[in-house]
Amino acid sequence: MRIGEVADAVGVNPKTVRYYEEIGLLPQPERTPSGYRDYTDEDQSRLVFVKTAQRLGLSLAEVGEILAFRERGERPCTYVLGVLDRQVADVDRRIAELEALRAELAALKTQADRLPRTDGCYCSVIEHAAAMATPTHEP
Amino acid sequence: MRIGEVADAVGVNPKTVRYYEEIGLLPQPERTPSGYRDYTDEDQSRLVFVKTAQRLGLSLAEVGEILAFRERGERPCTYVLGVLDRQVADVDRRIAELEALRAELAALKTQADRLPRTDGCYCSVIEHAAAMATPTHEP
DNA sequence: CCTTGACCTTCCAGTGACTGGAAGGCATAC
DNA sequence: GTATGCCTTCCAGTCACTGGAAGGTCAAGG
Repeated sequence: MRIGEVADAVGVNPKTVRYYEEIGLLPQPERTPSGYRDYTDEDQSRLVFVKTAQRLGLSLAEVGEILAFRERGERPCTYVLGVLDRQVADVDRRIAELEALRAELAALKTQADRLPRTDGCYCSVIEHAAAMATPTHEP
Repeated sequence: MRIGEVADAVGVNPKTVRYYEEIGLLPQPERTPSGYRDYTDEDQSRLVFVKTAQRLGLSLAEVGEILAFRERGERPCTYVLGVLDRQVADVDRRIAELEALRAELAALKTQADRLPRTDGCYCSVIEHAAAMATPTHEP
């Protein structure tokens, strides 16, 4: 299997596959006589594994640690569950942030018409948002 | 006002302030005789503006475009409202993605105990997630 | 046999938004 | 005088790729 095939099968750019090899997430594959990378089904599984873990929010460094467990013959699941716990908390935090941001954007849009057409400011829409976020009575 | 003061006041790293100057988002400030950057209140307002716009989801490039409107003496608000429209749509999309991810993470966690302790795989938790995402009957 | 086009190779460099560190200058307190 | 905590510049690194250049390989078509 050449690099384009395995990349297409998994839905990534061939450059990404080479990059994963470079940083050690994928092993160096066999080469054809002409120097083309030749991937096995196992390589493809490993690539799917990396992309799945990444989709779950793990960094490539974390994926690398999981693969290292495997290389040491250890079971990574406890580690993975710990990472996933942190991921859930993190995702919750990011959802809350985005929802606050969404409310703010929506409020800005509805208020934009009513804002005075002030001169001498960069953009009244954004400066209105800054004023909302910075209470007038600071310590 | 020295760089540390303005950075503290706005809640950013002094390095960030220098970086904004480098990429042209902040003007080059006056210098004290000893070479220290000396910021005005207007510089601080501009920094707050940048951070506010960024918090609303604009890239620094977009912030730069808004500031360029100002420099050309034009009103950026129509542009900004267009950007904010895209932002709302984008935030909605990201919230939906994160919620799907959160559901997946939660499902994985509750199912983790029930997963068989399979040998020969990198991590059954993640491979279970991959199996969920890849339907068994592909075209 | 030659060409075309799609693939592959390596290497270098850039993205965005910073952040860290080194090496040195300045200002104030003790 | 010296200790500290700022400040300066410059270089390099982060993360996860992605783009491009310059060249090699392979199968199909004329």
